[in-house]
Amino acid sequence: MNKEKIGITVSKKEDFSEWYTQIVIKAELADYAPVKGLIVLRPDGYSIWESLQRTFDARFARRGVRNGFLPVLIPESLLGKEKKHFAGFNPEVFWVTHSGDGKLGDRLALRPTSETLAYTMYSKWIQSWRDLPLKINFWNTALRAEIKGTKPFLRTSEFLWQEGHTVHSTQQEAQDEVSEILKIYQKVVQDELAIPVVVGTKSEKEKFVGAEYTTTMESVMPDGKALQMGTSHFLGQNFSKPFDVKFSDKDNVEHFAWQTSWGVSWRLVGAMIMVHGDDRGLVLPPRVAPVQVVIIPIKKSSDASDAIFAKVREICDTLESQGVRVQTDDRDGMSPGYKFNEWEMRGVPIRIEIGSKDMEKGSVVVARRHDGTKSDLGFESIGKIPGILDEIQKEMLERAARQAEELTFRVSEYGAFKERIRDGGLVHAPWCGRQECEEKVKEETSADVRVIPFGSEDSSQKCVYCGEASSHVPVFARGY
RNA sequence: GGGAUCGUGGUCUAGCUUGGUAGGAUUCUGCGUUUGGGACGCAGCGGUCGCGUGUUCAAAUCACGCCGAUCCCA
Repeated sequence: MNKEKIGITVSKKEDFSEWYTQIVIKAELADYAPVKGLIVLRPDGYSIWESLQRTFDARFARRGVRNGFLPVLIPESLLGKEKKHFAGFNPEVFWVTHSGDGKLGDRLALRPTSETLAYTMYSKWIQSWRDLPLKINFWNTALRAEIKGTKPFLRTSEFLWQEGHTVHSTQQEAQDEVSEILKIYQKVVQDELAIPVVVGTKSEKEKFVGAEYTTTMESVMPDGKALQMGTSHFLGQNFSKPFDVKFSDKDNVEHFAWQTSWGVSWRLVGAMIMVHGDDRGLVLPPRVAPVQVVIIPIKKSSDASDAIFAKVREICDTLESQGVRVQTDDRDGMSPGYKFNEWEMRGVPIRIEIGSKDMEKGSVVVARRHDGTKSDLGFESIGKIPGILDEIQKEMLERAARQAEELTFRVSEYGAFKERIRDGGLVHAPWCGRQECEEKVKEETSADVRVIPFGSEDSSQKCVYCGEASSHVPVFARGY
């Protein structure tokens, strides 16, 4: 048996891109669809997304956000109402031009994002300050034509996401919303996916088209590239004016409303795969793992295997009663080794092995996916499993934070900067704040200003490109 | 945007140069033996050779177009 043929055939270190694709396909998270740029989510992949959905929904709800649903088609006339916004998205918009054989009068866009549609509706629904704040979140997909090579979860022409759209009577309240949502994003990504992020604002060049400013969270992937993990935009009145989102205030004067929009996508799933996976396959953080514990009975024909199965049943019941997502693998005709490898490929955080040796000792073998360790756990201590899952979750975040730290650098001199960017990683470097320098850097190194971290104002240094006084120390990196 | 490579049962692949019976491994199904890190025997199932057009008596093989994937350069 050639084990290389069955599992992941390349190492994460040697060929990161191929490694990533193999994990996605072989761990059965997703598969390529018959149309370029599109993928199909399989149950394990969708389950992770559902888990994130549940967590986000609970947190959004605490801020008074409710869910709604918007259609997928947007008439061109609406999409074009905010000029900059339209210009920004136009190159990647899919257009519906026909129904049957008949040509449509107005082209319809498959939504690249829903601001224009949502705010058309909002202007109908909002009249008074009493209607505000209005906070609706939409779980849907967005479509943006991706010409480049498809990467499941990272570069696809249709992606699952949520887009929140809120309307406020004051600028301050809207800005608070923007920052509170970003905090939720950061918390969920760290707590659920065990991925550390850098939060801050986008540069003028990189901000959402149509926004006053964009706040963002960025993470560094093990190949040294940065990945945008989520954004929260302050739209000011840029949309409320063209879309006529107005309200009468307490003094009966009509005002344009202040708006926000924010979103995270299934890119988060891609980040999770990249950050935690290893050469054996996927490594899932327990909190989002579809199966948290797999029990593998190891029987011998000579054994009293009835006793083993009774024990397995008992352990299973105990774990289920504690809310652990547990599955027993009692498939016949497969060696334990085969099963071990298969469940490791799928990333299940804990494997419990139980055979005749364990029955004699009165314990089970607990194998932890994230660090590969095995230890015995007495039958009477099965109740500790939820605690172990928490521990694993915590260790995964710590390890990811160490990884990120190793890929984070500070430089101030351009020669060193170019070298550093070439080798990959997040590079903190002083910047004068001028778009001209940002563009030059992009041109010469292909690195973007990924995020200007909160609190990174610094006028004491010199711009890494032009040498004039710095305004901030942003994070530069090549990105996905 | 420019260039290159590739597409053969579910998966990996041989065959293509020189046109003529699609071959292997693995997976899968059944039966039996097995089971502590990718077990074994026997018997089976599974392929319009990515799609289309053309050349030909004959196309997986040659030509052209399209679709899809991968890599490199801008």
